[in-house]
Amino acid sequence: MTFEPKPVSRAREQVEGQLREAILSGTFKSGDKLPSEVELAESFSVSRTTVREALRTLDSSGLITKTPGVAGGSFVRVVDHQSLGMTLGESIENTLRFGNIGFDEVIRVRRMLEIPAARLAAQHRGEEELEQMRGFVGRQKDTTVDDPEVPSLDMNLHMTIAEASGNRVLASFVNALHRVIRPVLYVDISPEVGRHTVGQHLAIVRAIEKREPEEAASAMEEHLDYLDKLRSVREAADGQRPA
Amino acid sequence: MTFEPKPVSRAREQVEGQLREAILSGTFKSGDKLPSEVELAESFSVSRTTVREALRTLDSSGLITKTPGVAGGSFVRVVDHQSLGMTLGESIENTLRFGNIGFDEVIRVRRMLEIPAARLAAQHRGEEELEQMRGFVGRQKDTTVDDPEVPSLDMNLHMTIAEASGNRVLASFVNALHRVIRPVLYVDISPEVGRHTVGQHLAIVRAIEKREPEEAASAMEEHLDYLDKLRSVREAADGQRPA
DNA sequence: TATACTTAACGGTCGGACAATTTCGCAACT
DNA sequence: AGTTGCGAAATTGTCCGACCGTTAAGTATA
Repeated sequence: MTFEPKPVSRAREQVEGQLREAILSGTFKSGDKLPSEVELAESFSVSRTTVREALRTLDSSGLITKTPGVAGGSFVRVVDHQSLGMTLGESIENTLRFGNIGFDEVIRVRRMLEIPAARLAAQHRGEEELEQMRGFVGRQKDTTVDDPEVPSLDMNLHMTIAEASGNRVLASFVNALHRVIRPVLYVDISPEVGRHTVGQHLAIVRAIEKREPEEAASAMEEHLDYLDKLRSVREAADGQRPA
Repeated sequence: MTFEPKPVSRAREQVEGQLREAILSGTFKSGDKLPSEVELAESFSVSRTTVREALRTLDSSGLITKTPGVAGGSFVRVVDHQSLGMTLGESIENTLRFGNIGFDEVIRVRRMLEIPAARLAAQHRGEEELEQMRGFVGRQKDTTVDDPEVPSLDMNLHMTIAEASGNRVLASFVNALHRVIRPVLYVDISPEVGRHTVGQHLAIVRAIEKREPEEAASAMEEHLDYLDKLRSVREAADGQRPA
């Protein structure tokens, strides 16, 4: 029998653990206000400093938010799939910037998720989401390629499609991936590329509108193929003429 | 021109931001030791309390680790795809436990990732990874269904396959999903289910061994189909006889 | 009515102190 | 020589008490 190691428990960790458990188990519900720092310090019989460190961790983990002022305090954050996407995106971004992961690996996973997402969107889409997609494509058609809005329009469209799939984990993942894709992909696009992109977006949305899953999937695949080709061409060019 | 809002910057955030940037930009490399809290406090001209809060956030974000003692301090953590999977898993687990996301949504995303992962593994696998897979399946064959090692053996096999895909983002995602799948899926499995599972695992590994991508993918699909069916049957039973 | 001022509650920051933990060197003992 | 025990030093962990900054709400004032 290998003797259990003894991970000693610092006070901060215990407070943090109990609060985290209380939040996750529903003792404190979404939007609820936790007791003030002094109250928590008293009930745990620790100093306010320790409580603050625990709360800081929970805040950083996205479980609570803290606001100053008389009506302020620590509030249980609504943990929906949107915020999940944000958190995931940050982590991925860190790992990417650390240089341990290549951008191409992100791209490949993107294909695995967004193509099924388009398929599912064609099956589960609601009228409201379809309306949003039409709006994004329409506005994209009216903007020029140097419009600063272009990246977020494109991302919004892809995000809406993922949302329309009805699978929120999928939507979160796509969201997270786009968070790291966006700054890289949209630099120096020509008007011709812009037209192509809009056309492909249009094809995807139309297929989703008609509720044709396979058509939507292949339209999305074609779109991603095009983007990948663009990227590899540009990377080759960057290789020849480095900064 | 809409006037820029004014998100005031607390001292803690500035310290945190500067340190985060310094770490991500490579000023402090993996494993490096950051200056001690007092030194940081002096160079930033803030109190040690503020520095500590910033460090706590970085620690919680997984960028650094802190150890007490004379040789202790804050060290830049190695951010590989393994730790990425851990971090992602935690976030997903939070969202799941919060009740905003259904387990079935996780399962569906799992299919989108693990089936391509098997396909890629058949193409990119190395001998070492293959050996690991054989080891896991072999040990699984020898254990009884009530062996506490069963869940981790299964998870290890799936993880190794994902790793062998050569795509570390993919591996991280699969890792994260398994972190939430494991506690749910492996309860009360019959000996017959155990045999079925081992057989399917064997089929997957054999296809990967032969470098047959499509065979590996369909074997994985069949395996996941089987698990899904099991789960739906059990859920129906639980519905009839609730706890 | 609308504006300016005061108040109160709460988190944010500060400074200093002490405790806990870990490493290292040195001495003592076997 | 090797082990054990002890003390010093460095660093994080915790505590305390005070004050600052922010905010909401109430109150007085024009």
